[in-house]
Amino acid sequence: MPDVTPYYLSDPKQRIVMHLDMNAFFASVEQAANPELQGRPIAVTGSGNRTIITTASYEARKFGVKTGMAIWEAKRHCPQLILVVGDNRKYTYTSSRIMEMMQEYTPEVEIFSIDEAFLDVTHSLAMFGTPERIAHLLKARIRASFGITCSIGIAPNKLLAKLASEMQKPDGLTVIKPEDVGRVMERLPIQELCGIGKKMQRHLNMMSIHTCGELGRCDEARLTRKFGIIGMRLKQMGQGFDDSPVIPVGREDDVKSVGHSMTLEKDIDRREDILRFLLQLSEMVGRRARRYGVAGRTVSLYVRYADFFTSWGKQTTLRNYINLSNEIYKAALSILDSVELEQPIRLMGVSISNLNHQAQQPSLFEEERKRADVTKAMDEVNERFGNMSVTFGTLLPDKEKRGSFVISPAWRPKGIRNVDVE
DNA sequence: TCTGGGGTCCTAGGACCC
DNA sequence: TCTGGGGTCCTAGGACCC
Repeated sequence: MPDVTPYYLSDPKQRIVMHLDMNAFFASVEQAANPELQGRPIAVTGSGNRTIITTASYEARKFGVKTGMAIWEAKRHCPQLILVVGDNRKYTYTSSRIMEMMQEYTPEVEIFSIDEAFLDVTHSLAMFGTPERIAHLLKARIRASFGITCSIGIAPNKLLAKLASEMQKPDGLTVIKPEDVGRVMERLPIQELCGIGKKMQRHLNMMSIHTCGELGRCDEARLTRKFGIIGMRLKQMGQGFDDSPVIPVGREDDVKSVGHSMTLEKDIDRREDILRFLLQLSEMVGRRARRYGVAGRTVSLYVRYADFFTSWGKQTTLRNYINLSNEIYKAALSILDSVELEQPIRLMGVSISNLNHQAQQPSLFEEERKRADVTKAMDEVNERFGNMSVTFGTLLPDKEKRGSFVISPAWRPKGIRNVDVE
């Protein structure tokens, strides 16, 4: 009698994890919204003259256009490339709808980025049948509702599900069954695994480890000597083992830091300009922190010089938790003034960390309370009328020519990590 | 006309305390 | 006078992800 038990029911402890990756998400959304862009090489960029390619359509990828390329470089690969300045709200909206759709199949949906999610569908099979059926339903609904495709991987854990979703693009569906794991990993190049980047690949290659099979068989002590605590984890990854849970919406860890950085349209070296820029960044960070009721004790300043390659970051930790723009500015300025600037500034970033998530109560001291009230009123006006409609006087002249905003796939559709300005 | 912006985690070394 | 080891907090920097 042949064993007819489906792979996903053969072991009661077996999880069934799905990874869903929207194909060329930003570019696909733009193509779906504008028929003239369909079937053509397009790329979504930020605004401004120093922006980069955020997402290239598959038609553009054929020419070698890649995420992160400078515009001129992308144009060199593909002269007929159509550039589209990205519109966050469109992507955030679409992403949120899709994430909601996924939650109809399981409450265990982890939002990994604006265009990726993990689903633990182990307990959804009684209702929906097989994991493949859930995948087909999702793909069909996403295509019908938004005119875009996604690739889905199904596997016993997150590491393998993510790997599987990468295997067929665009519009793929790949299943890695538990009994196939060994065969799949044997010849798989280590750099295909999420978590092994360029440097780690180089280190492992120098140890004559090129495939996951080799990594999984490597002596654990050898890996631990070289890489410390993650040596153990590396071996497990090579074996395709991963017990990290799918962390559903609402049960994520608290955010650890909040920051903004911006490349300027033109390098600046006048102190007046630098301070105005610093205040702008502090205001952006402060406002986001206040909106989400967090305050931080550590303020960090990051500066990249005109030559692009030289940069530094410094931080300072205060006695109190702060989230007022002025206080963030003051701390950032004290860092700036502890440094002798060597070149004009290309990029600056401000962030707060060491966060306290119990929203800071307004101070009992009259003066501070008043300042907090003014801040709150400003925030409310800004919420209603858009970013920077009311702000510190010194910022006004710069309102029109701020740095180049680049939309980032790492943004979350909801919550504090959503950097949307409205 | 060069090359974005949002994060997380880990390590090393120093200061300081018991 | 000399010896020590553990712990925490902090800064700096690097690797990695989308």
